[in-house]
Amino acid sequence: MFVNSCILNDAYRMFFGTLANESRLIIVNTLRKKPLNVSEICEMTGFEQSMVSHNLKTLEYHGMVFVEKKGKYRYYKVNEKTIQPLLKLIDDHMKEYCCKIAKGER
Amino acid sequence: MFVNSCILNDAYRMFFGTLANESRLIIVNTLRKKPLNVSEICEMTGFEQSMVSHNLKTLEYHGMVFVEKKGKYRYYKVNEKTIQPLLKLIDDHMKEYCCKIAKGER
DNA sequence: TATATATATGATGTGCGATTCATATGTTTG
DNA sequence: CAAACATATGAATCGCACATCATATATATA
Repeated sequence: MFVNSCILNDAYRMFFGTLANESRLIIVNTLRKKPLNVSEICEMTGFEQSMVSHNLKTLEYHGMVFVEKKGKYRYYKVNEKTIQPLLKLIDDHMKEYCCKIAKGER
Repeated sequence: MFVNSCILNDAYRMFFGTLANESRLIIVNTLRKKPLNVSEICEMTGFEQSMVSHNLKTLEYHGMVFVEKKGKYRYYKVNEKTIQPLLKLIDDHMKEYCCKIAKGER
């Protein structure tokens, strides 16, 4: 029981940790609009290719994005079922409790 | 516009970063049951007092917990409005996409 | 099959956040 | 007002996650 809750906490920690990164947040937000392959993500974000691949791997491992092979391209899309509504919820939280942060104040 | 989205991404990063920590997750989960003062949190978690205070400060800054002074005690409670349903959403995500992580597999 | 293109993977140095220790501040009670 | 209790804060060390660079793998096309 205690062991299980530790493992569970760790899963949560990793889940949040996955989104606690500016690059990955930008990538996810880019993918929210439509599925893109790696090169397209690089173009749109200005990020380097290997960095994007590393981060996509993390996102995929945590079920936040899915990948689909098309020829030599790999198209990534965001998990519509859970991540999209989750981000929506956090939008609301932000507006109400983190406005000073969202505005860049400290 | 681009500046704003950067700041917004940063707010999101900090939000997730706040929960991407085992100690804080344990503290939040402890508080989900009922409001507690710092000493009580220390007792229940086995954590050191200063560590708990540091982490509570972070949690409070991000609107995840609220504090109420009662004499020499400070009672902390979790944000029922946003954090509670958010954790519920993530429960669902975990069950479906992170079962291997939740089970401790790699 | 050789070359180009697309993507993934491995190794490494580094900055940042977390814990810990020490101490300060605030509050109550004798 | 002094002593005890409750909590906050500052400083410092340390581990880990991230970006980067170099390279490997996979696929397409000439």
